[in-house]
Amino acid sequence: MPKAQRMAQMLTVAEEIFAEQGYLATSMDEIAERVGVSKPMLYEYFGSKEGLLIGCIHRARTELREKTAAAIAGAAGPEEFLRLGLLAFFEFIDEHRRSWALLRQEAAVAVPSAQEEVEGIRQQQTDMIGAVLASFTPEIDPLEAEAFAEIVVGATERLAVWMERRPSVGPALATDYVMNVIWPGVARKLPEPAPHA
Amino acid sequence: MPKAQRMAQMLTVAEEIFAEQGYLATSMDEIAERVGVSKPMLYEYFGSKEGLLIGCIHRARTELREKTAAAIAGAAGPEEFLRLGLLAFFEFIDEHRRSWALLRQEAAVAVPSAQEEVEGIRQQQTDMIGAVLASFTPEIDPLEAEAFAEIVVGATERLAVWMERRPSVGPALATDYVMNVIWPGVARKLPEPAPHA
DNA sequence: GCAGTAGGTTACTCGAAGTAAGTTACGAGC
DNA sequence: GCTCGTAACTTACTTCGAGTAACCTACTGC
Repeated sequence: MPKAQRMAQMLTVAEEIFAEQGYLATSMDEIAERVGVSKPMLYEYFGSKEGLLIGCIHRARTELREKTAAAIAGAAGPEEFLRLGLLAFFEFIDEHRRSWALLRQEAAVAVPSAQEEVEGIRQQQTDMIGAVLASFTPEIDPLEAEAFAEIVVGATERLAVWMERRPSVGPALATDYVMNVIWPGVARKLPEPAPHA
Repeated sequence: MPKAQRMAQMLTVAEEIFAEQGYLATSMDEIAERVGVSKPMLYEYFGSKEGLLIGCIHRARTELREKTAAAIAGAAGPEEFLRLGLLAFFEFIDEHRRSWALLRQEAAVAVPSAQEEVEGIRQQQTDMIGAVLASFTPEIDPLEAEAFAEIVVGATERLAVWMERRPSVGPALATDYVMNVIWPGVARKLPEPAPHA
């Protein structure tokens, strides 16, 4: 099997087993066996167990970025922008419970580079939110804009975990909840009182 | 040395080394050596490496609960309650950067029981917030109250991480930022328009 | 002064990460 | 239609750290 294809397969299997049993409880031999290949192949392609984990996170991160970018492309104002971004995020989580569990639970593992990779995902999001906020309210204190972006990301992430425990809550409702809490605080900062829906 | 005292010392040392190097990169031999005792003593008192980690988290959790309870004891209304609770949390983080790093980064490790212990801390907080919200706005949708509590906890946690990267931001300012974003959204749910400061 | 126990140690086992060295499959060039 | 090179793969190790069995020691109450 060609390298690229084999790597993708390894990531898929690893993601599944990591999510199932946890990073620590999973052995490379087990992953290798389920892939149908021997352990040194994993090391050939990913260097280490940690490298394999990072590969999983990285793939999810890329996918999330692409979906979010597509979703917000046509947003007209800050409210719609925020709403569409949040919705894209919650939908991604909803479709990828496995990878999401991996990101939140396993990846925060002591492994420093995996930590960085996860922080990279958050950075993607805070940057995006910070940028849109700054572009719509140019006179805002940059530090406060940054804090705001962090708050939104934290709130969203936490609500995503909560959503998993609450089957009746889907992406749309989760988005509403976050917007309900957060939007009034932002609207006050906008130049004109924002004629929101 | 008596058992209780030795255990406390072990927790202190373990917390420090875990926070420094990460859970995975730390060996029990190393902790034992730095405590000045042999490895089986750690197993005698904590059962496993995971047990030691859980001990660290549990101690921090207890301390946080006590400090928060003391801080909010005299709160007059929902706004003051929230503000004092947030402030107590950020002050705790500020004083315990080490344990906080441990909680956020290491404890989320694949180890399921450590995961539960950390979730317990969040549960403490969401319960508290949910309870106060329900008591002040009895007619609120319970699901929405729950979502709100999760949002506040997520936002707060994330902002605490951010605060560590931003030395100029202290507990007071962090509290302000969170309140600025969150309070307007809550105030709308209250029976009367809340004459906030 | 002896018994029981709290607090401690040395010296192992065992499992899993990581590696060295070698093997097979297979397309390109003659 | 053979052979050279390389991509894909394996077997058989080493090493390191979690966890344990078995043994030691000093103090306290009687």
